[in-house]
Parts: sequence; C-alpha cells; structure tokens
Amino acid sequence: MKWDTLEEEPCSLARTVAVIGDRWTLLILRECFLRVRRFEAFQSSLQITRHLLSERLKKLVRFGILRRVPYSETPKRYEYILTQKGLELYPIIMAMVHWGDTHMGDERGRPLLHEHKSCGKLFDPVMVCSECGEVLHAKQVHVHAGPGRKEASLETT
Amino acid sequence: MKWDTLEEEPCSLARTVAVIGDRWTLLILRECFLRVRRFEAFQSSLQITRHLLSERLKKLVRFGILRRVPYSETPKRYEYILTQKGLELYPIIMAMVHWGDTHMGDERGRPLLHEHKSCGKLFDPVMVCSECGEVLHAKQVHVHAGPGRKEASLETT
DNA sequence: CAACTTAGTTCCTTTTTTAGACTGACGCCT
DNA sequence: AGGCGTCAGTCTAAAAAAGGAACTAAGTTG
Repeated sequence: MKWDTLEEEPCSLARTVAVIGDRWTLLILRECFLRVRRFEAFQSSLQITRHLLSERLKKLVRFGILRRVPYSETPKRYEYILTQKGLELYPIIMAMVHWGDTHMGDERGRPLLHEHKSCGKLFDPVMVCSECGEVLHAKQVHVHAGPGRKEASLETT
Repeated sequence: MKWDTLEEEPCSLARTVAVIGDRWTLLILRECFLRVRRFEAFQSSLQITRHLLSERLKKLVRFGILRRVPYSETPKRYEYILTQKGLELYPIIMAMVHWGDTHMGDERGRPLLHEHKSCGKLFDPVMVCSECGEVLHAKQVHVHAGPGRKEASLETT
C-alpha cells in the first residue's frame, strides 16, 4: 500500500490517516488549536525544519483543513487558520491528549488542564453514542460492511 | 525535536504521538480493533513490509498496547492482543473514522457502519464534556497550564 | 522427503526527513 | 542611504526511515 493510494482505500480511518496521520501534522494541529497561526511561530515552537513545515502546511491547505489568509499586503504575509473541516478534528486531538494524560503521564501531573466554558469546570473528553448517549466501549460495538465496501461483516474485539 | 525526546515533552499529545503517531501504527491498530491478531494476517491485509510490521508490533508491545500471547507451543507461535491500555485507544480510532466518514467520503457511502450493542442502533461517536455532558467544541474550551508545565495559560481558537 | 505454514530477519534500494545556509521583500533606525 | 531585523519561505547535502524481495528457522502435512 502506497501513501498516494491510501486516500482512496475503502476505509475512513485510512483516508483520515492519509491526511493527518504523521507525527508533524498532528503536532502542527495541536499548535493550531492553541491559536498558533504563523510560519515562524510554528517553526519556533515545534523546532520542525522549515522545509517540512512548509510542506505540511501546504498539504493541510490542499485538504481544506487550514486556510492561508493574508494578514499584511506589503510585504505579503500569510497566516494559517483552521477551517470548519479543520476545527472538526478537535475530537481526534482531544482523544489523543486524554489518552496521553491517562497513560503517558509522569509524577508532575498534567501538562494542560481543559476548562469547559459552558459549565466552567475542568473536564475530560468522553466519547458517547450519538443515539443513546452511553459511554462507548470497543467491545460494545458491532461493525457492519457499509455501502462503500462489499466484504462480509466483522465484529470488534 | 527528535523522536526519542518527543515522549518526554510536557505535552500529552506529543507523548501519544510518540507511541501511535505514524501511519502504519494507526492502521495496525485499526486491524486490532477488527480482531486481527496474527503476524501473517496483519501483513496480508495491510500490505505492510514484514520488516516494518515486526518493528511496529514490537513497539506496541513495548508500550503495553499489545500483549504477545502464545497460541501454540510447538511450533512457538504468538498473537497480538490489545491490552486495556490499547483498548482505551478506541476513542482516538473512532474519532478518526468519524472524521473520515464526514469529510473524506465518496459517492458510494460509508465503508463501515457501527452498531451499538447496548441500544441496537447505528451510531456516530460524539465527544462530550465529562462534567456537564454537553457536546464539545474547540471554541468552548479554555486551556490552562497544569502542574506538569510551568508556562502561562493559553486559550484555544 | 518435498512442499507448505508462520513468524520473523537480512540486505539492498528508494524515499523522507534533518540541519542549516541562503533568498527576497520589505520595515525600522539613525 | 546603509545596516540590521523579520517573515516566509527555498535549496542542498547527509542521515534516517521505508520499501521490496529473498532468506531463515521450526515444525506440519501429504
């Protein structure tokens, strides 16, 4: 499986991975959610090489996750802003942060705390079923082949 | 930033990315959640090179995400099973699948449908606040530095 | 005994990533 | 006007990672 074909696999995970499934892209997105928007700011906070940063930003723009918006005419300068499609990556990022908090923490405690403005409390993200609102566990989910695939149905572990 | 130092960054996202933040690892995990457990099965369904598969499985075992369990004594054969720590990656995988379903779909419809055994319905995963149960949006979250970091507080976009 | 299976390892080539210098268009200071 | 600094990149050589394909080892099957 080549990376240019990954995008066309009949699997939504593979398609997502084709876009954001590499280490730098995920870290760039973290910065985006922390309101970083400019080339120099990404570069200095991530210590990513300028070359790769340039490539990754282009890719994120190409996929409609970031918008390249001019903020100065002379000289021409641009910043990178999350689109709606990009903002919707938030659950992925938060799920990763939460897993890291839970399983990769050290004695010093969490690096960041998240406050929900609506209720004013510090929270953790929880994934629930859209239909019944119950917390989701892998073992309670049964997977069926959908219209975008023709194989037999499968069940999760 | 080098990949061996990433794990020690004061950022839970970086730490998670250090473990599962590459394309093959994410695809291997997808297979794990679809009950694939054996070397040959991973290899033939993913078309990953045997070399890389071997490396990635070792890494996942080292981080306690998979357990290498013998299923035959003579010859010695092992299979790879998700640990509890591994099962808890489910929200990350599901969030990625859901984003792919929403933003990377084609005219044929979804590759897979998910049924929640508890309520019997086809569902989408939704991320909510652990405290008030409301659906989470990036713009309603305020980020503070926690004990594991010393910098000033930040706010999300 | 030859062929097959499973779970890898080894070797060599190709692709990606890294590190760091370089460019170009300006803006600011004196 | 000259020199310095900033921003958003590009370029190049060297190192690291991934890909491809053959090979090993231990046992099983026909």
